[in-house]
Amino acid sequence: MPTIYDVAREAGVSAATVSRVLNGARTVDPAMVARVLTAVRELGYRPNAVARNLRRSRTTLWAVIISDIGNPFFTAMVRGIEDVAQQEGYSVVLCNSDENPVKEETYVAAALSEQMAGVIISSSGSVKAAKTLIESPIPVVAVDRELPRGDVDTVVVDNEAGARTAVEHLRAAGYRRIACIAGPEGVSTADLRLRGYTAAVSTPPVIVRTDFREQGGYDAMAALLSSPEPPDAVFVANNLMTVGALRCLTERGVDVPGQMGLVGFDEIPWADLVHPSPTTVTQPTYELGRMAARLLVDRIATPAAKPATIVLPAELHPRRSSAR
Amino acid sequence: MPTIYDVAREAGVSAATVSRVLNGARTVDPAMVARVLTAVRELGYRPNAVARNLRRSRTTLWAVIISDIGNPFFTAMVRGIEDVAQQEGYSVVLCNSDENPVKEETYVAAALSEQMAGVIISSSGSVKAAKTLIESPIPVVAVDRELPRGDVDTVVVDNEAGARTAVEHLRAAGYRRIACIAGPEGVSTADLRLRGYTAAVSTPPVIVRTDFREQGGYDAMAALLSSPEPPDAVFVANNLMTVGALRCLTERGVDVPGQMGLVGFDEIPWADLVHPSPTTVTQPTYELGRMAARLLVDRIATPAAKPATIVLPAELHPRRSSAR
DNA sequence: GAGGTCTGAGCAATCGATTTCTGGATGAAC
DNA sequence: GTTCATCCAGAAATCGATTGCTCAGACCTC
Repeated sequence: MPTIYDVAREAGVSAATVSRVLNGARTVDPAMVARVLTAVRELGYRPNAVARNLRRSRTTLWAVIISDIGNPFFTAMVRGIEDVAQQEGYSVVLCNSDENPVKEETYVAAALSEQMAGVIISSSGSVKAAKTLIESPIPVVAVDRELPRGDVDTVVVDNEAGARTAVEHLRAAGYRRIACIAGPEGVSTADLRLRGYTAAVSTPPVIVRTDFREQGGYDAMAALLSSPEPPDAVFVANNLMTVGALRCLTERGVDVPGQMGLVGFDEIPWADLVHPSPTTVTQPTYELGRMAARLLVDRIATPAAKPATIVLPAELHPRRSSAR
Repeated sequence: MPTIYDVAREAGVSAATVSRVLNGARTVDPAMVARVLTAVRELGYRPNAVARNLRRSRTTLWAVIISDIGNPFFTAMVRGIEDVAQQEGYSVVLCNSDENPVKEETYVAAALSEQMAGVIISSSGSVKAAKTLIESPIPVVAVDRELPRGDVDTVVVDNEAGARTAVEHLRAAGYRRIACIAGPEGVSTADLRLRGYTAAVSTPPVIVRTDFREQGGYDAMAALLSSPEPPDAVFVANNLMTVGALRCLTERGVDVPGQMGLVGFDEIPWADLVHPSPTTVTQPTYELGRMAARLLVDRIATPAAKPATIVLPAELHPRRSSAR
């Protein structure tokens, strides 16, 4: 790969001049500009971004740390982030922590070592990763899930209100014994949705905590069905668990919504084609990502500003699964 | 952020020694090792990866360029790549080209500038991006889709055979006028699946070319339905288009599989819950990614070796949509 | 005890860009 | 004709790590 010195030699100028030409300084003679550009083209020169980053001590990469790349919720959010990043001249490095605190810590360490321009994180709950980030000079935005004990820019939906709406919807439809399949403790979305459920339910709460995955939802549903007094409806705290719960109900021939009502948090791709189609509380996913990216851009521009928290609304989409 | 010189001063040694301690050289006195490590801990020192990369002129990043981050097929593949990368000490930078050749070219340029250790690409058909990659010294692996005119390591499934199997399955079920909803020209998977269809169909082929997206599948299906002599079955060349086609059929009240048989290429998440559940030709997605990553590891180790092509089988999963 | 080997630490060069500083050439002003 | 400002290009320092080379001192061998 040719370097800036090769270009300089070819064009008969100094490396400094080449640099100035390529970075758009106007203090260069047009004739030289032409010679440099010709040399660049002829040699197929491509600036070494690593050297540039070292000298400038900043990069144009954002680390986006999410907890499950297989979850369409996150990929939709990433799209929102990417679109802003692209437009602002940043590239996005997607890091998949798999809900694993150790992986999350590794990615945070890498983002710092690589001098990334910023981090957008949907925390899987690692306090250590959060602490490292907060103590570092790197701009951070929390999205979807709050950063444990972190006073940073944050974009979330109103999880508690969304969960309350879901439960109230089930009650209005006539369901009485409403259970909750909840997410892992320490993850803010899981805890807040559970709180919303608890606040809205009229009978003693029935809660199964599991892990936000499809299999977890399946197992939780199975446990609820085989309990001595099964519920007549269930509020499921995320999309993948909702799919798992539905699969369990389908396999066991439980009539939804007749025998069992169901509302899930998060949208499910092609929910309208799924049978029975699930009522969901949906988030403005793309917008969540877009907002987070905007906050990061602002934070990079003015690092000292006071952290902002943006709360977006979640909306109920009634479908078959709760229509008794 | 402290540098290696701060650590050296704190520990009373030279920067070279600090570097050797941190990189595991065994030619350092244990007492000094201890002093250095203490200093590292006290200062919270974190090596600057940018400087290291410049000096070593290599990084530990892989660029993975895919064409649609919203397509579960790709995210499953990325998981396979990531697992190998993690294990081999690389990080994955995910780049979403959105089937847009210009974006694809931008990402390829960035990968080269950033001196990435390697590229795994599922080409959206840009000849220019392919040319740039091939002429560069960077190790490249093509996955899922062949690189246009590129003699590089490649991992694909047998798209032609998979398509033939799908059509033969429909014929065996008694369907006679079998149409094809195909992907964009110039994308290898689209072209090969179309060729498989053409080879296996007994009546004159009926082909609608569209763009591998859900809306494209919907529109293509609508066009087929309103043609003077609609088909009685359709082979759809990818998962998102299959969902679109199904949605169209459901909306218009077309009975599947009664009035219209359907087989789609690629798996669809929770296909068994979708109504009517689609027969699909599925690929070993995770394995595809894993293999590609393995090839990249080998290619980085021995750049001069002859490029390999791995072809994995695609398998038919019969479900409701083709069971007349 | 002299000469030779071995160990381990520091000096300094290096990666490839950016950017400050310096100085030569030119032109304007008096 | 001299002085001074202006403009532009090059020389050289710099970013923070790695690594080849050198050399001091410890240790061995005969």
